[in-house]
Amino acid sequence: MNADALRGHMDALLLSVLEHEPLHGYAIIEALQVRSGGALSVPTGTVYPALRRLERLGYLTSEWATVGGRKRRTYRLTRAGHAALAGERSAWRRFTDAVGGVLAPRSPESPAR
Amino acid sequence: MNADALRGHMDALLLSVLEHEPLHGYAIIEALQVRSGGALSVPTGTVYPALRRLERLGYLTSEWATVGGRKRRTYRLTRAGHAALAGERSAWRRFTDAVGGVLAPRSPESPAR
DNA sequence: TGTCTACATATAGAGAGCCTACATGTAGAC
DNA sequence: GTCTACATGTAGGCTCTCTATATGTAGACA
Repeated sequence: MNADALRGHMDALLLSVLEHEPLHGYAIIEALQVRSGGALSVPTGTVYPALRRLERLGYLTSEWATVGGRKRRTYRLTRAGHAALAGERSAWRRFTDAVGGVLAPRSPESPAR
Repeated sequence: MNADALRGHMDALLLSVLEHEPLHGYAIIEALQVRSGGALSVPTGTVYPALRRLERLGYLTSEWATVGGRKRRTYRLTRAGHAALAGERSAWRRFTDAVGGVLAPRSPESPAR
């Protein structure tokens, strides 16, 4: 997966895995990998700053917990985060429709119609 | 359309509109707009440098023409450009599958399966 | 005891590409 | 004479993602 391709879609991805359950960063990375069928391996240097940005925007809240002697920062969607996710989903549809419409192969003799 | 979303997909877009016919920059911008159903308005400051980059990569060749007193630089796909387009198309499918798989809404009680 | 792997978070710095804004010029309509 | 459409191009900035690195705990294994 080309790194640049994810640009601008990371927010949607993060918001989406947090939709129904709060998770900490490390678990988010694993969830992303599982849900994408192994296609998405997002590095920690991408996820942690992105989560903080999303929190700064008011889409997430976080709190520390200690589990098995290890500290975790667990993130949870805010009401604004749920709204943002809905927006991201419809933006994703518009985006794929637009790009897909251009990329779709067409025969030379029947242009667009 | 959020600007960042296009990041990394511009090459595919440009290659695709040039697949069956050579076009000049201005016409490419119009074609992108038409084919995307009006969703894509790519500014000249994005397209012209991108076309040059693609030419530098060997995916396009260009030649100047004068039509109606106006100068145009017309771009055409090379053999390598056709191959690159095929690669971009399959990358696009993998990308949408991966992100789509994560974004797809799921009910809280039936996770992934 | 020491080492390795998995778990867990974080930051600095670099790189790339897309955008805004601006510059330049022709042709045709009004 | 002015305005819009046509047409190309560059400089500079911005933002996000990545690589690399740092730090530390827990548990397995030898």
